[in-house]
Formats: sequence, structure tokens, C-alpha cells
Amino acid sequence: MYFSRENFMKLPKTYEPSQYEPGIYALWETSGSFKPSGQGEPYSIIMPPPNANGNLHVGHSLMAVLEDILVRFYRMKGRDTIYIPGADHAGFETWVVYERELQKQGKSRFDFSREQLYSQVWNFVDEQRGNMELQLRALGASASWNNLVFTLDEKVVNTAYATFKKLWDEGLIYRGERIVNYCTTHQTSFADIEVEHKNEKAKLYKIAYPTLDKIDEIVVATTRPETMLGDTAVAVNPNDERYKHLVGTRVQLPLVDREIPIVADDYVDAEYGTGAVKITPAHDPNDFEIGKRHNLGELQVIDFDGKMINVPPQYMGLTPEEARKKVLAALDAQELLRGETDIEHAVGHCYKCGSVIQPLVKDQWFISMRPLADAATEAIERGDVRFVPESKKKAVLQYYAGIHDWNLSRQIPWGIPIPAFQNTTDPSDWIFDDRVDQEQIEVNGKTYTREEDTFDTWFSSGQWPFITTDYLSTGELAKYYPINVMETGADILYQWVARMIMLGLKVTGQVPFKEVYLHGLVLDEHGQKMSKSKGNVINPMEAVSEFGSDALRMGLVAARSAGQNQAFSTSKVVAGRNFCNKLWNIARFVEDKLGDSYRMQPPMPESLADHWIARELSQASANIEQLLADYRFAEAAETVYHTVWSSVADWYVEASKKQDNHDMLAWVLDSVLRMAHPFAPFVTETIWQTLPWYEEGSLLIRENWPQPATFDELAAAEFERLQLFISEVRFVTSELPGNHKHEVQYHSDSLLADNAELIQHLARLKAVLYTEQPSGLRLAVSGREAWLAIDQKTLYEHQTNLEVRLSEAKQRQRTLTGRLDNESYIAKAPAELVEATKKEAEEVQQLIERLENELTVIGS
RNA sequence: GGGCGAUUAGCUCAUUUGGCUAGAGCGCUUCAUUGACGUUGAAGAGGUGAGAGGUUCGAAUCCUCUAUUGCCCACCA
Repeated sequence: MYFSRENFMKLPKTYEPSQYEPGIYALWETSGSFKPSGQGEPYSIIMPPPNANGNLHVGHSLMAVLEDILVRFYRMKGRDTIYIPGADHAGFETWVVYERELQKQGKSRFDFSREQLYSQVWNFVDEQRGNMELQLRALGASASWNNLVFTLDEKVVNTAYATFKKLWDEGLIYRGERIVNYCTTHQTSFADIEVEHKNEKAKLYKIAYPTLDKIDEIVVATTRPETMLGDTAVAVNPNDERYKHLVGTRVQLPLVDREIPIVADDYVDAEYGTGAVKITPAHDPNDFEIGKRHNLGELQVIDFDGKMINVPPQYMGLTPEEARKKVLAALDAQELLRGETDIEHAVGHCYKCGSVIQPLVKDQWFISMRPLADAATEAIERGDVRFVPESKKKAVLQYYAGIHDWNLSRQIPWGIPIPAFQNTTDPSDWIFDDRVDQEQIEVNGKTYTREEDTFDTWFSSGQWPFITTDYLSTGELAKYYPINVMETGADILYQWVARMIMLGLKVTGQVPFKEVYLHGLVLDEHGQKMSKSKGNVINPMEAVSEFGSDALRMGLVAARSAGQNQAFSTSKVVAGRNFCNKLWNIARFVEDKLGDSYRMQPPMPESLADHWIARELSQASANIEQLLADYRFAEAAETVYHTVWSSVADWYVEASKKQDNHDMLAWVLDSVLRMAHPFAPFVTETIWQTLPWYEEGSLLIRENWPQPATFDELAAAEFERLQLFISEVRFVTSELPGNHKHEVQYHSDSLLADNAELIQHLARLKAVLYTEQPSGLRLAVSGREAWLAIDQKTLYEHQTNLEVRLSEAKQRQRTLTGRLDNESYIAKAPAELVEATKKEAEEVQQLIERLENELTVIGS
């Protein structure tokens, strides 16, 4: 039996996580402990859905751990808590993987219908589904699995349709021919924020376009000479004196037999390049706009597969790169090149394959973002959403300020179909209809053909908070909307968080969450970004099996602050493992001491240590609560760590070996397990199962956060004085020559008299004795009536140590006196600070006197 | 081109309205040693807080500049 209540001491000295974790998780899950209690104020967190067919990476672990800490804590605080898990169909990501599979089979997407592809990918994902859910369980995520939502679940699809229709009806959806970001490798378009811009070196070529009479020429500058084949004009600034006479005339487009006009447009910067710009409306967003303004028409010369089309035969079917070389060579041959300049400019790349993004003209569905962004801006400025870290608030507002319309269309079968149909006889007539499984429908006697594109996955993900809580259908979980805190990665602030706020406001009239906590990336041990190609990826499941789930949790949370990319640290995971072992052994000690038949009684503090530990634990639990409210996870975990290790193990447990109080000991263990549970759920629950004072079936996960105990403040402070004294003895004896144990003699000191045995134990002394006339070294720092019994010779050898201490004290005294002599300080600093300085100055003065006195004794 | 962040102990990082002698984990030094724990205990060393200037009684913290570094945004051909 794992959870034997027989003598704990028979269990291994070392906590072995792998032996208990799966059983403990099963205990939680089968007991229904992850379900909301239905009582108390609702508290909800939604898990950002990990890829359904992938494995968890260490970033996911951080996410799950932070969320689970909050969920477990608020559950213990008595809130009606739910942690809703999710799984992502990961439209584009999964599609890329699947298309690779297809390629291996020598097939392509064009061999199948949308339905066929969809069901193939479904099966492909289904085979590998569940892995990540098991991994989340291994991390201890206390998620309500019954409420898991897959991003292609019916309710997600239906809500996406409904929202689309709502936006359509409000005139916020439009279909338009626009320049879109198109990856010719993946054959789909992207939203602006999905494009990765990289600064690249390039050449700016100057090309002469001759006037029709061949007498004059106009020189344009371009980085993409191949697109000249699709030029429909040359533009100049209307105020540019150099070209004024040419505006309205036509020039001969070299290489192709075509005349194009010279137009004037304010967009053109006369200072840049030659002041004349070739206009290719089909392949450049600015040119597209200029083309619209001047009715220039569009000539597409790069096809959606990335090959040249509509060009002279020698260029047909070439890639743009190949075409560029040929075009340049041809221009050179015709002596039309007028030089080249090295420049650096930003080039858009596909974030997945790195191909250069081609701006191409395509009919796509867009959302007008301005009204949505403005409403979101207003809500945020009103303070409806709190950002942690706060700097991200500014980032989101800036994003809203410069937002572009959102291209919703993706040419990927693995996604939610866009529910729109086009009149077969009137291409401008589009209607909304969700019968997307039919290629054609009849409405009012007219025939409509369906849109083949699917939604950008972020369109449905952006509605996640109200979908998962069934808010629109006022389901059972509707009370959990808005979500209390949206915890996610800072890297998807714009893609996800910003859009959830906009869509949440639009559809539900309120912000989808009250607080946002953003975590940074987990970098490798040396602060480098993890990537498969670098081979520096840390597998969280390996860490779990090597160190235990709790250890990974503690290690990930330590030394990490909101929004910062921070390195993974194995040494911190090791520290976490050691912490679990510490808890384990505290439990072994306490349970051994109390025996199997112990039944818990209300704790009554008796000794000074009892009062002190009661105060320590009360403070710690209050501190942790506040730190978690501020999302200061690392500090909260650190508080738990030090409370357990230092206060409980090093001081209280040690003290209890001489002054024991069974009820207090039981209460201390009990409290500390509760306190540590959100951070290290497995080991604390494992120990909980061995506690003899709870009935079989009691689960820590469902217990309350520890209540403060009553204690006497004066007694607690007395214990601190004792600690001070013990520390001094330890310090002084460590400086003395030889390794033998020493004896302390005290004179009139009731604190020492009452705790002699305890002091002897904690300071590793031979004896602590009352003496009429003590001799040896006065223990000057703690200022007690106590002496370390050492002979004259040892005392003499110790003299230099005392001198060092004296000089340190004098140094400190100078600092304090300097401060007090400063009139401005006295006048302007807060009174209590001045008071504290005075008090310390007095204490230092007394210490100096005692030390000087000691030195005089040695000298005599 | 614009914006944001980082720079603190050998390493990885904390330090929230400016105020105790700037902390933690790991590492390092010395010592201890067998019944809670060596995944241990005790003691200790180690920081001119990137650099310069300023504001202030007081600055790691606020301001200015510089350097190094990371990230995000960006349709000037």
C-alpha cells in the first residue's frame, strides 16, 4: 500500500515521487475533486488550449503550473473554483504537419475535397490525441476534465458562425479584393501579425523607362525588378519639379510591349531613390492603393504557387528570384540599368517555413477592426482589465491604435468553414448560411456556391472565454464568465489576448476576463531560446520522471517574474526535489513522535518555540495569500520553501526534540502541508494520506487554507532572542580553535535558565550551567549575562576576532552618527525612521562598550 | 524607423509607492556526522547594483546621456 498509515518510519527515508504521483492524481480525479464545489464565490481559469496532437513543452508546463497554483489556492480558500481545460486543433500548425504526410504519400491537397481532407486530418489528430492531456495530469493540473473543450467542438463552430453573422449584420464583415500576405509554399494567406519581418540586405536597382519618343526617360528605383513586368504606371510626387512635365504622359515599359502612364501621387517621397516609383498594384500594398486611386487596374505576374504568369514566354513559370536575374540581364543588355545601391529593408517571411511572403491580390473576408479596437481601448482605459505585468497594457493599447482590418480567410481545409455562399449569377451577392456541408444551396430561387476558405483559428480562439463557459446559452458554467484571470504567454498578447478582449466586448458586452497574467518564455539554461534545431529543448516529462512533478513545479516557478523571458534552471528543480524530501522527513519525524493512535487536539502553545512557530506560520500564510493576489509566484513559493525548511525544520522541529508539544507538532505539520499544497500538490497529498488524525478518504486538495493560530507576541519575541543568542554561540564557537564542545555559564538570566537544555541542544554545547562567578568570554553581541567557558589561552587567541567585531561595530556607529548629525535627515526623514536610527545607535554603543570591556579583560 | 525590456554575488534570478547592514537557489570555503532528512546540519566568504551625470536628508529604485544585449511592432519603393 502506498498510503499506509502504519508507522511512517518504515517508509523510505527519501521521497520517491514516481511511486506516488500517478496514484495520487487518480485519487483526486476519481473523487471528483476537480469539479467545482458549487459553493462560494465563483473563481475561474481557462487553460489556453495546447495543441491536441502534440506534446507538452516546458512553456506549457509553466503555464499549467502557474494556473494550477492559483486554482488550488483559491479552491482551498473556499471559492467555487473551476479550471477549464482545452485542446487546440491548431489549424495551420497541424495542417503543415499533415500536408507533409500527404507529400510523403505523393499526394497533394488538390486530390481531395474539403470534407475528405477535414476527416483525414481529424483521424490523424485523433490517433495522437490524449498525450498532452496525460502530460498535464502528470504536472498535477487540477483541471475539470469533463468540461474540456476542443477547438472544433460543435459549440465552438456554432458560436463562430453566430459571431460571424452578428458582425456581418452589423456591417463589420466585408469581403474584398485586397493585397494579402500570402505564403506560396503553404498556399494560404495570413493576418498581418502572423508575418515575421526580418531586416535584410538588398539592392535598390535604378531602371530607366524610356518615353514614347525615346528622347527622354524616367528612372525608377526598386528592390524587386521582376515585378516591373506587372507595372501599370509610374508615380511621382505632384510637387516634384523634375518630373512635373512628364505627369500625364506615357512611357514605354521595357521588356514587355506596353505603354504605361505617369501619375502624380502624394504617397511618393521625392527624396527617396529617384523620386519616381514603379507601380505594381497586384504585388505591393502601397501600389495597390495608388492603383485604386488612379484606376490603373491590376496585372498579376506572380501566381499563388509562386511562379511567374502573364509575362513574356521567357519568364513564364519562373520563380520570382529566377525572373529577377533574367530581367536584370535583359535590362542590362538594353542598357536600361542606371545603377544599384545597397540597402537594408524589412522583408516579410512565413513564420512557419521562412518563405518570403508574397503580397498578392485575393478576395478575402475581413473584419473592420476600428470599432472593436476602440471599444476595447475604452474598456482597458476604464480599468476593466488589469494587466500583469502592467507594461503589457500599453503594448495592447498601441496595438489597438494602429490596428488593420483582420483577414479572416485561410486556404486551409483543417478549420472551421466560413459560412458564406456566393450567388452563381451575381458574384457580388454573398449571403450568410451555415449549411457549409453543401457545395451549393438554393435560396429564394437563386443558386449559391459555398466559400471554400476556413476561418483563421484565432477567430474562434478569440471567443474562447464565453464559448467554454457556455455564457451565450446560459449553461451551467455561465456564472464563471467573465473569467477571473487569463493566464497565458506574453508572446500571444496580440494574436489572442487583444482579440479576446475585442470579441468578448462585442459579443457579450463585457470584458472576457478581469485580469491578465502574462508569462515569458522559458529559455534554456544559458538564456537562449529553445529550438529543436539548436537541440537545447528541455522535455518537461523527462524532468518529471527524474525529479518529480512537484520539483519541476517549484523549479519552474522560482526566480521568475511576469512577462520576462527567463532561463530554465535545473539547480532550482533540484532544490525543489530536496524541498519535497524535506517535507517528507518532517512528516516522518512528526508522525513517529505522535504515534499511529494520535488524534488531533486544538493546539495550545506552551513553550516559546510554540508561540514563535504559531506566529511564523500565521504570517507566512497571510504573506502567501497576498503574494498570490499580486501574482508574485516566485516569492510565494520562496516563502513556502523557507517556512518549511528554516522555521519548521531547522528551528521548530529541532526545538521540539527538547520541548515537545504533540498538538502543536501535529498542527504545524498539518498547516504546512496545506500551505505547500498549491505549489507541491503531490508530496503534500501523499503525506496527508498518512496522517493518522484524519479519516480514510480525507483529501488535502479539498481542505481549507490554514487558519491563523493564537499565540503570545511577547513569547514569540522571547524565542527570537533565544535564537539570537544561539546564533552567537554557534558563531563564536565556530571561530574558536579545536573541535570540542564548549560550556556556557550564565549568571542572572532567566531566559537561559528556563531553556538551558534547549540551548545546549541547538547550540551543540557540552552544558549550559548556572554559575555564581562565570568566567571566560562574555557573549557580548546578544548582550546576555552569559559566558563561554574558555581558558585564558583560548581567550587570547580569540582576541583578533573580537577586534574585528569591534571595528565592524564602530564602522556601523560612524554611519549611524553621520546620519543623526545630519540636520536635514532629522528634519525631513520620517520620525519613526529617525527613531529607529537612534535606537540602533544606542544598541551599537552598548555593544561597543561590551566588546571593549572584553578586550580589556583579555589584556589584563 | 518606432516601441518595450534587460544589465544586481561565480551561475540563474529576486528586491512595488526612494528608507533597516541589497536577498534567494545552486556553486564555493570551513566544520559536524550515524535514529526525520547527506536530496543533511552549523558557520562563513563573495556585490563600488553596466558606465557617467543629475534630483534628494537618502538612489539598485526617479530623471538625462552612453554602452552592451534581448524582444516586439513597422507597406517608404
